[in-house]
Amino acid sequence: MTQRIYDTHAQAVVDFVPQNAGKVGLYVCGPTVQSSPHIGHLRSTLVYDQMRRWFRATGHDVTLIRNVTDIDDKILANAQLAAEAGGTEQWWALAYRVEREFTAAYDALGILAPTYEPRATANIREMVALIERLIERGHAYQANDGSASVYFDTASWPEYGTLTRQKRDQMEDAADSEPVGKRDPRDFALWKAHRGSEPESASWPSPWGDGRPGWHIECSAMAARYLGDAFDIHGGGLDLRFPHHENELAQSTAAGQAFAKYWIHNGLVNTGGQKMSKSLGNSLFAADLLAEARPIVLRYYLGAAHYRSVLDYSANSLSEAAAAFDRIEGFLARAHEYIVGAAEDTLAGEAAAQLYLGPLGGAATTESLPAEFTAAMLDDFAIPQALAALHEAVRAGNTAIDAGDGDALLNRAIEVVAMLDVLGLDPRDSVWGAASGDAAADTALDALITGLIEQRADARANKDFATSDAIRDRLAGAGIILEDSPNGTRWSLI
RNA sequence: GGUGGCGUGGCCGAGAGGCGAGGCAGCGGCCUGCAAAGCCGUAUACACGGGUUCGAAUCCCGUCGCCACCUCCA
Repeated sequence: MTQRIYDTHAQAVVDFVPQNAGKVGLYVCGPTVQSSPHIGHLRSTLVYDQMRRWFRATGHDVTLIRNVTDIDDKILANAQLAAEAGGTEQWWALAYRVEREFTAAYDALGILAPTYEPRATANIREMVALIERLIERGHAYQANDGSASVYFDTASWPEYGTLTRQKRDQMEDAADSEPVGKRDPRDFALWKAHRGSEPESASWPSPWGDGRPGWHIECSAMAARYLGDAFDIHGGGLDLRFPHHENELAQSTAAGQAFAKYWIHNGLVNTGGQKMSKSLGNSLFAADLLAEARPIVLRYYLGAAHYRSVLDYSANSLSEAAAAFDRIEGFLARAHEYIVGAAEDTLAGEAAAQLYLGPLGGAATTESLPAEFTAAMLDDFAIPQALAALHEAVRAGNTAIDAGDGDALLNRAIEVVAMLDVLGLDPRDSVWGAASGDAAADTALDALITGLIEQRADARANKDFATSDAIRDRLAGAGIILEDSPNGTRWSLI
């Protein structure tokens, strides 16, 4: 069984063959840390986390590099705006503060830290070396206005435009592309000359004079530094295909590097059928979403659609995702109760329960996964079909509980736990934290509720249903749900 | 002007020539003292018009509508 992936360069689903068997080198464009993370950033990062976890489950050693672009026009502009409004935050402080917001949002969603997270400002030397090589090879030139700026010479690179299938002579000139020492408006900056209006701290020396890197060069330099001149997969949001990825590809290949073998682009997030943008005022920020739904539900929601499709967020998206996810959690709770209960009879059973019902912490392998799930994931990470396999296992597991078939239940529970592990969605995993985080309070609450459950059981035994229902209603009013089963009554918070 | 994509049931969301993925909501039933949860059952779905085919949501042609990118974007 080979992994299939959709390569946006080839525009086709192709066999994924890593350049080194058993290893995957994955470079993902991380954020430009100019303002707070929004739902689109979360989705994009989550998509590559899902792929990374799947590669791990299939026995690959994954090196995931996700950069932080911490020097850029927008960062300087935002810091300048803040300064004009009376703020004192330096551009580098702004970038770092925003970077920490991103990290916090990623952590909240259970996104694994990348293998390394290089910052653009720590790789200036590599960028300068790359630019020098491009000049040597005749694919870049210093601005003809005498400034320190250096541009990529698009006319010198016949392959320019192949990633997005655009012909250079049919590209629109940028509306704002006042050629500042450019030979052609389509040429793009590799190095931007320092301007007096910009802080000295945003300037680095170079053979052409002081300045700072252009937008695209950092990814070319960092990908090569950490993954090598040739690596497996380059990923990022669909909106980055052009110009960012087209320019990265041009720079790196014109410099003589093989660069990425496969290109992956994730779909964007719309709200109400519209593109999200600041000017429309419909941005969905990570912090707001995380306040509205449990992080694991947000992860389920953002990860449930196919990574290449547009995800359209609407007001009840999260509550629907919560309902779907509750079903999975409910099964885990019932399965755990049943297996632990049954395990009291046999030591082997107890061992099995311990072994299979705890969270796996990323250790799941394909051996524990249903064939449908594996087949779906191998087919270009078809998570919607994989989730169908998950729900089917939940359904079959519930049936086994109803039928009192412990063996069948255990088999299904093993599958469910493994699938949740691969998807990063096991609610019992420590990354999601305890329900309240206060063990003493939890114990006290459990003691109180257990007492009330016993009172209710006595009332029910005496057929005093007015009393039993009053107890249930009171608990419900406090956000506590009771569920009766043949083995007793279980409580849970809403 | 160029490039790419989308239109599937009340909603979300897969599929890409032949048994109607899955979830949410709804309806009927089982279970329950009643519930909840769970299980079982339940749908004249594929934008429109032609065409190809034994067979089309799927392929082809056309039409309509929507979206993205074309040097700020995840």
